[in-house]
Amino acid sequence: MSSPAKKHQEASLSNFIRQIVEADLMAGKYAKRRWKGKPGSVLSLDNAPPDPAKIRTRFPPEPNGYLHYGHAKSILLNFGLARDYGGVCHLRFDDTNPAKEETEYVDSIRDAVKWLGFSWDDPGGNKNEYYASDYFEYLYQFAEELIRRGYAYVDSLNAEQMRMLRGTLHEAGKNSPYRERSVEENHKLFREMRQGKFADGEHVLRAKIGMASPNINLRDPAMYRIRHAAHHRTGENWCIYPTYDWAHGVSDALENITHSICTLEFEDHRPLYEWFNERLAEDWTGYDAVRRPGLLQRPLPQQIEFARLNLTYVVLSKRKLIQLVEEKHVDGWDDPRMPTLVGARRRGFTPEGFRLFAERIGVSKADSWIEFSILEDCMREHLNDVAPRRIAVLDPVKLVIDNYPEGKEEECEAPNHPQKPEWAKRKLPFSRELWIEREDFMEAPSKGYFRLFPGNKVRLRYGYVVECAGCDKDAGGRVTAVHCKYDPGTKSGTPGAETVKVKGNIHWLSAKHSRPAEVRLYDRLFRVPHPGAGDADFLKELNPDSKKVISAQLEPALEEAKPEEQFQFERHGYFIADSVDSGRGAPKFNRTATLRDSWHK
RNA sequence: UGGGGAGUCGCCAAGCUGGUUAAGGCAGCGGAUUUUGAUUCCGCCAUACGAGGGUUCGAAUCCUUCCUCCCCAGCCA
Repeated sequence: MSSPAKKHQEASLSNFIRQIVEADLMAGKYAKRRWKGKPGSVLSLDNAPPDPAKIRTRFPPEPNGYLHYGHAKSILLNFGLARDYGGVCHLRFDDTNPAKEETEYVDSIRDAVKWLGFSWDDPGGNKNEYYASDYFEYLYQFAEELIRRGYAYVDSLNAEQMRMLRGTLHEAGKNSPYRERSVEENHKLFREMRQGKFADGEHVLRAKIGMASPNINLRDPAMYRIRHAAHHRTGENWCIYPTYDWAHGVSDALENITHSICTLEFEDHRPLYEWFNERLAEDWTGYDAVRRPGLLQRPLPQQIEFARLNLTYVVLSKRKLIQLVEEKHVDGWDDPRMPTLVGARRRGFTPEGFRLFAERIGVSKADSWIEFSILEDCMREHLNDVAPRRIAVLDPVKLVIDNYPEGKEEECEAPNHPQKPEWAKRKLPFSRELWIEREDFMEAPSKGYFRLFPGNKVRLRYGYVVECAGCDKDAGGRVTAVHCKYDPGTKSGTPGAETVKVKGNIHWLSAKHSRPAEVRLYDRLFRVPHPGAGDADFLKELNPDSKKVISAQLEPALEEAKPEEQFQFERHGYFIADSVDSGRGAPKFNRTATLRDSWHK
């Protein structure tokens, strides 16, 4: 790699999170942490060896839906940081709400992370796949400890009453009448909550912080709510479930997470994140004068927030994605037009492309909108390098070579990649009647057009130079066939082939040898850069032409394409054999992206 | 109007412990190569860092006032 290129690559890698990590590493901030091979409180760490991971990050999805482009940014960030700094990234399912989570999503999330090229196994053999629900017992015990220390209480207000007392953005809240219950009573009620003695919503465990805090998240936030519901992993074992704020920081601490990276909307929660962990980590001397040690290992994990991904012409909000699927505006979660990772995969987007994308867009705290074309460009860049070239005629019209003998056939040779001669060539049959693109002929050419029009010469790519003689039309004036004469001395690869210079160069397929196949042409799902912005109904901004199903003509070699095999159809773009609908020997193709086109636009 | 954040080229984004001409990418514009109007390559592309004051020999970087945008009042995450 040349030095300027290398230099800019290094520079582009710099971001504020990497700076924090590097500073922490330099200072040896986390060097003394112990790790016994699995998550746990400080009590089980006494004889544990030092943590071999220099840093620990985590990707913490809630298993309540499919991952999308935005999650890809987070995955690349968290796993990338761990990879680059000698650390480990955990896959943690944030499953604290039994009503919304399902095992089906757990599997799909695992697949997506693997597909992007990451593993959560560490060199020491630990799997590092964790669940917030694994910590329910810890969380319960810790909550009892906070009650003991006077930091939590059971409130018996209902949700409505709690909201009334919470105050507003401008006014302080008021204390609940239950705020001063005794430690004993809190313990008793909390245990009874766990035992299932109460109905949903009857009580809630709250942190005792302060109803006058200017930060609303600190106004005695809920830690536990009663939910008589089956959990996808713990089944009926629990009827009280911890909230995100209570569970998340504790989970991070138990897992030795050093850098807990989340999105900007959690900035307001950071004081709470730190409050819980700090309370748990500090030593405490009770009324019995017995000094009890902190429960969490220091240094505590630090939460760092970055701006979530916004992409033009794309919606990423879960609510909107669900609506698109449920109201059948798309063909399911894995519709190639969906911004889900399963959709991306079916579309032909690649992990390498996403990696390029993540590098290119960077990480910062500025709310920004990335142009969708950047994502497409990244996919093109990777695909250009790895996709073999093939010929497909998407909108076929006949080209008849009037002076080519009827019944004659010969072979032409086409390279599988123009910049990679080592990929060799393949044979392309040639005959008198060919398919060419309808748009490669114009009876009355527009300015600058240099393809087929009467009197003009073009090269049939990898074949002969032909001169256009005219066309046949039906009663409606539609062109039914184009006629031409070929020059026998101009066959590609033969001596003298270059004597006739032409500007136009079009692809073609022998009509007798090609096969029709279904090809889906996908385009952006929305017609506007910011769907749903302002008062707009995002559904009214759907692009009616986001999917076109056509019957195209394909070259023979394409018949053997296996599901998920990717190609560049020359002069058109990148296509992938559909993983769901392709039959044996009968692939159907999805267009991943077009080629750049400096002529049409 | 409370609290928390953010504003550097059309889109991203370095730089922000003050120091010659403000990285880089994408887009755009020129040109070269090219049997993909693709790719590749070369060149151009912010006297300017939301605005105004101030400190300083010197500020995108420090201070100050103001403006704009985003987030927060779930027993969601």
